[in-house]
Amino acid sequence: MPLRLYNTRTRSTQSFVPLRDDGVRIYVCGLTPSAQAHLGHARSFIFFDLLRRYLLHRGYRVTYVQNVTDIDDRSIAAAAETGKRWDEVVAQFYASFKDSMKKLGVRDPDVEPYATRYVPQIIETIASLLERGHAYVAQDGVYYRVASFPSYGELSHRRIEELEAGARVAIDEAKDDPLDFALWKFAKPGEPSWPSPWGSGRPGWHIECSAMSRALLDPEGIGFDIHGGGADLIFPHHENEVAQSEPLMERPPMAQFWVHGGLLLRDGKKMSKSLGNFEPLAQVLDRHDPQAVRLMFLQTGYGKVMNYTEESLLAARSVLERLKASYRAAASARGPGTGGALLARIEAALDDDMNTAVALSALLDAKAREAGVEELYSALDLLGLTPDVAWEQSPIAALPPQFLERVAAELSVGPGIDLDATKPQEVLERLIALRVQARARKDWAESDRLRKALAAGGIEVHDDREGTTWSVVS
RNA sequence: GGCGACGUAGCCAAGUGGUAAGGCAGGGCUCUGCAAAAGCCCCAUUCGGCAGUUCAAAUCUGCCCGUCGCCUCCA
Repeated sequence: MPLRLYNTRTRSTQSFVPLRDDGVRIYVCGLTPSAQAHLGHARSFIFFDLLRRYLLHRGYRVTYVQNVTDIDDRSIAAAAETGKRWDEVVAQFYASFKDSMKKLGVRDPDVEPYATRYVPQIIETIASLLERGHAYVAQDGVYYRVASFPSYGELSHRRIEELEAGARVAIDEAKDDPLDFALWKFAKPGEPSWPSPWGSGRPGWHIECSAMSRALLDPEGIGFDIHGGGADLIFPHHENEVAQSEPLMERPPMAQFWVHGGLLLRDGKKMSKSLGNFEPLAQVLDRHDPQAVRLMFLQTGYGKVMNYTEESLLAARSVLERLKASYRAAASARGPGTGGALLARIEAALDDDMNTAVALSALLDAKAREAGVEELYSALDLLGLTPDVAWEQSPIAALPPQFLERVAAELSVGPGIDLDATKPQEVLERLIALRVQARARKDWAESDRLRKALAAGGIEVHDDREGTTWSVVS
């Protein structure tokens, strides 16, 4: 069965077939690091990470490009506010963003091009547009002439006349038409700038994506497979990209599929940098398990508007615990497995326009654990919820820092263990063994003392019918 | 004003013509030295409202109500 994806441009779900034989090419509009990233960014990039994982899972080679808009009005403004250089501001916010992505299981893009490193390609693109009559030089910059591109509005399904009629398009004296947009902005005194044939300045917001996607994914000018981003980018950003790119192509369209992630609302209201009603992503990830955050997003269709509250975050944590319990059960059961039935269910769900909610329900099915650890692992990994040592609670690498010190502090008299000369994992195993013995002889005082000591070291002990297990307290 | 999305149990959410997935919360049972968890079971005669099409509708059509988004920086 083919993967079916919703295409914004056609407003329909279509079968995905790569344009070229040598793999799938994806361009996703990345971050403008002029402020802290928020959960809405996380939702979007988690989805495109998932799409990429699934294409790889299906055996495609995938080239995934995600740009970094490192120069724009806001990074200049942020620099002015903080007294730092604009590129320092960008570096700082981007590093924090990358750190959050890593925690969320979002893998690094294959290429992360910075706008300012592609200025020659950008200038070349603008020059071509000028040559072909799609652009003009004005007093304060170079502008794209929207009227020169007849299919303008096709992606976002807007008509030029309607846009013209909209009272909210700012009137700018320098432009020939209110709909025209900047390709190149001449620098005002003190602003960072790059030389160009028309005057020193900086790229307009949209042009970098046209120049960089062409340079990195489509040198032939026949388009690439998937262009992604948040739904708020459909207009004007992606519409403008199309207008810039397609007149210069051998064979439009720019992208076979335009895939957009639904926006995330916080307590019923849109989050955005300009509204400022968001909590920084890094802060959310300090309070909540990043895997629970990822899981929360998997419960809702990627393209839908989604509202989140503190409660939904907490509910996701419970779901994660269930998954872990299921995984543990599978790990200890060593059953024959179901021979791929679980993965097949998940693949079928993802084939249906990446229906993660249904995929997840397969994983939460009581029968899921019968699939066996290996298949369960693959399924979880496919969704980016890769089980780590803490899921299995056996291996040792997950022992909290200062485990030994804390246990030693609690256990003032060592019960036949040399805490100083022993590895943490050996101490742990030893203490667990001692406690099992204590329980066997119904020495509840000793048993509880050991439980308490282990708890101090960050280890929670569970006794059940099968015996004693432990887990790292997160 | 133009364009669009959504409205399914207390909450989140899948399903888009064939008779309501899944999760959270809640309730019951089993297990249990403690502590904690786990397992099993129950939990919408009904899908914002009203008409209509159909043998059959949460799913299609029309109208109405409500919430949100885009049209300006935005993932």
